[in-house]
Amino acid sequence: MHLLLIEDSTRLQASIGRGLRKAGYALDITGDGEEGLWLAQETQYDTIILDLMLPKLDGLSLLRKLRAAQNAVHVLILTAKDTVENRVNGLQAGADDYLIKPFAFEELLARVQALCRRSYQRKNPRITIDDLEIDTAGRIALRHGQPIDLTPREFKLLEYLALRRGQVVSRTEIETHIYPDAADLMSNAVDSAICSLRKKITAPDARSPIQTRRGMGYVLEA
Amino acid sequence: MHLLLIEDSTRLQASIGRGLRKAGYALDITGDGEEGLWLAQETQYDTIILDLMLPKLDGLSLLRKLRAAQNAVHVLILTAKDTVENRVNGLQAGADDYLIKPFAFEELLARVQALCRRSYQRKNPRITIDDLEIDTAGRIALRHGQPIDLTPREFKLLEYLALRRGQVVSRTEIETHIYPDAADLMSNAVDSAICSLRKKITAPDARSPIQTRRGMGYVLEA
DNA sequence: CGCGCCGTAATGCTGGCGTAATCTGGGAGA
DNA sequence: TCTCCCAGATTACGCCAGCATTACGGCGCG
Repeated sequence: MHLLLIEDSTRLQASIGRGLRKAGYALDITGDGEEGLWLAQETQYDTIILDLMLPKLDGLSLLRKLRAAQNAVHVLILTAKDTVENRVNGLQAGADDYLIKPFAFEELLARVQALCRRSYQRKNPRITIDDLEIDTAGRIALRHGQPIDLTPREFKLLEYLALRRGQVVSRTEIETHIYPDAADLMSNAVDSAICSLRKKITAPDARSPIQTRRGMGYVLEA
Repeated sequence: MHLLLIEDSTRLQASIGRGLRKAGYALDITGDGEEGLWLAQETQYDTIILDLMLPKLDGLSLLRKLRAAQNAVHVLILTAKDTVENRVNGLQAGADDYLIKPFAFEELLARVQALCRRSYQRKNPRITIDDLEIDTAGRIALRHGQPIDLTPREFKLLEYLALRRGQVVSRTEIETHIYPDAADLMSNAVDSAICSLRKKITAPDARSPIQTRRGMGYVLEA
């Protein structure tokens, strides 16, 4: 866990710094808003602890610049000015949390821990196979980052094959997973779907990533 | 945005409820911890506002059960007990934010907004897409800096699509996030809303930034 | 009381998809 | 090695679900 503390009071720098390092965090410290912004943009921190009263560049402006640059790092604001407007401003500028001076170090620690935990919570359910990406949440497939226009059924089929990539998937399995009603299909709907899917996901002059296992089913290459 | 308020004081229920609904949130309310837990597990809320003092099941236990069940919904705790231990306990039980009674409604609103943005990993309250700007804090949309006259529902819809831009959003998801009562809509209200929103945000002779994914839902271009 | 937001209904159209018919190729047996 | 046969590939087609759009009416708010 890599933290950045932007705080101009040397006393707070010392006490917070000691506590956080003792708690096992890697910590960078600066007392200067401009340097803080620069560090924040250069390094991928897990959480930034930001005092609002700073020389050169104040905390709120720093935060706004950071957010304007699409930086989504977690920011915990420290401030002595405990007014509603200030808190509302801070949160609307894109802060994740807010702590009012004076505070107990334990509370700072608890909040920092909560923010850091959050960093690693969300992972995107994305499957990559060669030049093919499948975003199961966004329900979209990409080749070389370019979206492929798949119909709902084609996407469902691709998703299912991708989830079982490297395994042979039988027609029956595909049927039951892709077609809601258990009624058997009277035709080669699966073949047909495979065919159209192949055409869409196969690069020109390339072997299709969907291979046929005669008499068994299909495999999506791992 | 779909919120849940778990609060036993009917006065607070009324005032918070009115404010949040006015701010454009779809809101469910319960005064009972057990029912709250049930609702929280049944529905996918964006944020839950949780009072700690509750009949049947207290807030901290509710929160712990929720987290034990791997539910990562954002939770904002309300409490009258302002001690460091309490705050630390709340955060360690898995709360995302903390508000001490009495509080100004604006502050609650700002925190709820921040948490909802966070649900979609957007720290910046302003979202820009081509010539379109969406100010989620100011609840206004602009094209080329010119304000677009959107009705509350249209804005809610646009905001939700913008928070999930690049992803396919299904009708059902839109329904539950935009329409307060979980009752299914008997008609094409969503289509209708999309249609009117499209007309307003699409520049003349331009392709609409809201694309249809037949059988899946809608996407706002990234 | 009037205005405007919004849910509902009706209608026409488009594109997805299942079906069927036809083509292709590979494997096994002689 | 040749040939037959069948599994799978591909193409064509028609039906209808799902969507866009417009119009209307109810209801809430000022």
